[in-house]
Parts: sequence; C-alpha cells; structure tokens
Amino acid sequence: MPRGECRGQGWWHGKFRGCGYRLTLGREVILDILSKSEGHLSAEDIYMKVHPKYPSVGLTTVYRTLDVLSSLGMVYKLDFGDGRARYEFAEGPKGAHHHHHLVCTDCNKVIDYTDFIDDEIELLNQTEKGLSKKYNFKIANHLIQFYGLCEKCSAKK
Amino acid sequence: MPRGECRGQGWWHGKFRGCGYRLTLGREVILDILSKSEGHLSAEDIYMKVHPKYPSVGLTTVYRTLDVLSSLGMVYKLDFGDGRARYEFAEGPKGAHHHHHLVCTDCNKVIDYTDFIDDEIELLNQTEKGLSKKYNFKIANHLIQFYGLCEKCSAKK
DNA sequence: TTATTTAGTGAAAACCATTTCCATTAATAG
DNA sequence: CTATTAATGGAAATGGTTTTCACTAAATAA
Ligand SMILES: [Mn+2]
Ligand SMILES: [Mn+2]
Ligand SMILES: [Zn+2]
Ligand SMILES: [Zn+2]
Repeated sequence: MPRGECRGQGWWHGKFRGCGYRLTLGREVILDILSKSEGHLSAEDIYMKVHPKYPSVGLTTVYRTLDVLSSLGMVYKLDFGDGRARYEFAEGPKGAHHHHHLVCTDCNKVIDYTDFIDDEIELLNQTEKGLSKKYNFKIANHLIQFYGLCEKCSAKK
Repeated sequence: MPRGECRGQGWWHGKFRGCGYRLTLGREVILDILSKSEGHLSAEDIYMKVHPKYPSVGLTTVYRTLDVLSSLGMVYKLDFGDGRARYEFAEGPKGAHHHHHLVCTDCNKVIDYTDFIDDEIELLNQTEKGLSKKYNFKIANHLIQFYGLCEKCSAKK
C-alpha cells in the first residue's frame, strides 16, 4: 500500500500540490509502479500491473495520469516505433540515471546505455546553450536514440 | 512529369531495382515530392500534393511507399508528438544537409538546425563506435531532438 | 511481340491506441 | 461538516495506419 510509504516521503505530494494537482490514489499507484519498474512501459502495461490490486483505476486514468506526469517532467514519453507510447520514470529522490537508447529496427528491442553519456551530456549542454540563444528556444529536455540492428537480428541476416 | 527527368538521373531506378523493388509511377511521384519539399510532411500531406496531378495514386500507396523508402533509408520517419508520422527526404544526389530538430512542446513547431552539427556528428561517430562494439549493435542512424518552448510560446506564458 | 509471372495497387473495411463525453466520485478549502 | 470543483470510469468516438482482396501493370520469358 503505497499510501503510507510514499506520502511519507512527501516528495510527490508536494510536487503535485505545488503544481495545482491533487494527489489521488490512482496517480500515486501509477507513479509507484513507474518508479519501481525497469523497462519501458506502455499505458496498457501499467494498467495491467495496477489492475489486480486496484481494479478501481481505469485505463483512461492511466492515460490521463501519464499526461500529467509527462507535463510535470516526472516521466518521459518515448516512441520506439512499435505503435504505442512508452513511458519511463524520469528521476526521483533516489535518482535513476539519465540515459539514452539503442533501438533495434527489426525486433524493437531497446537497450538503455549509460556509458559514453558524460561526453554526450557535456556537448548537449553546450549545444543547448547555443541553440537557446540563436533560436530563442527554451530547451527542457532532449531525446537521443540510435537505430540499427541488435546482435541477434544482425546475426540472422 | 518526373518520368523523364528522374529516370534520367538513374539514381532512384537503380536504387530500387538493386533492392528488388519496382520503380512505379506512384513511388516516383512521391519520391519527387519529398525531394523537393522543405518541411516535415505527413502521409496525408503527401497524398494531398500528389492527388491533383495523379488522382490514381491512393493514400494506401503513399503509406506503403513511405514504408519502403524508410526501410531503404531514403526518407526518415519522425515523430514530433502530434499524433501522426512525419517524413523527410534523407539525402539525394544533390544531398540535403543532415540536421537535427528543436520541437516546441506547446505549439508543435519544429525547427531544423544545422549549426553545432559538426561537433555533434563527431561525438556521435565516436559514441556509435563505442556502442557498436560494446553491445554488438549495428547502428544505421540516429535521432536527436530537443524539446522545449519556441520563442512565441515562451513569450505568451 | 505476346504470354506468363508476380509485385504493386485502390477502395473499403478493419484495426487499435488514444481521446472525448458525461454522469458520478472524492480531494481540498473553509 | 459542507461546498466546490478536480478527477474518475466506462462507453463511445476518433483518426492515423494497416489489412484485405480483387485487380493492374512491371518485369521477364518465350
Ligand atoms: Mn530507457
Ligand atoms: Mn527536419
Ligand atoms: Zn533486434
Ligand atoms: Zn511553440
């Protein structure tokens, strides 16, 4: 029952209230699942995980909550080309590491990588600064994905 | 009538045949439009441009052709979060410049930028090399997008 | 050229992730 | 507690994309 644990941390409740949102049971549960999951979950994946324990939380609410969380910057909405949006927890108190993705165009496998990130981040920061200035564009975040064939798929060709 | 001009270049016909595809009128016309358009066109945008001159080319064929062109690496399929796929010509004989994108999360405006690209490309090449080795992943291309607020949208807040 | 093969096609229907609608519920302020 | 109104669930609608299938035409053989 995340009610106690999570409220206790105060983090989420504060964040929500601070932005004019109410922290409802559904939102709390969905956030809880996202924060504990590794993968890249679709709305339905999340619904499936939520439903057994909280059958009162509907799929519509999952979609709506994911929108809210995205706009708050608490989750990233990703597109790996398989026809449905995927979501991953952006960062919490304990902080999951920022990372980028390798996407197999054949089997849709996705690899998170955190190596090579430091140089990337540094370049990105500079680039962001330059772009912000030149285009008067307020950059909030970025998406970097490499597309190609995973080990398995390039073997079977 | 692209028939003459384009065939003349030989480029496309050769590319298609070399990959086991036939170069049909529909494909030729769609490719022609993509190669001459600046923006980020949706399947329907393309259909609208094709239809007046070639009413025999249906929307289904536009989708199918875009799939083929994507898989041949002749166009990039992009997602800017507005609920439909966008396509842009990858590179032709005359070579459009490779670029990345700034996407406004408020009004969906997309800015192509080609500055700062050189450093990015260099880093990307290194990163690709490292990732390929470490994950045994054959990288074919990459996607880099910055999300935030365009000048207009950050002003009206 | 003509005949044969088969990739490609258009139109309509199906698909299916996501959004909208609306009556109901429940979080918050006072 | 009561009043306010954000949030919700379920059903229906939406709409971009895919599938189906009978038909067409590009490549190839004869
Ligand atoms: Mn990831
Ligand atoms: Mn572009
Ligand atoms: Zn793969
Ligand atoms: Zn904007």
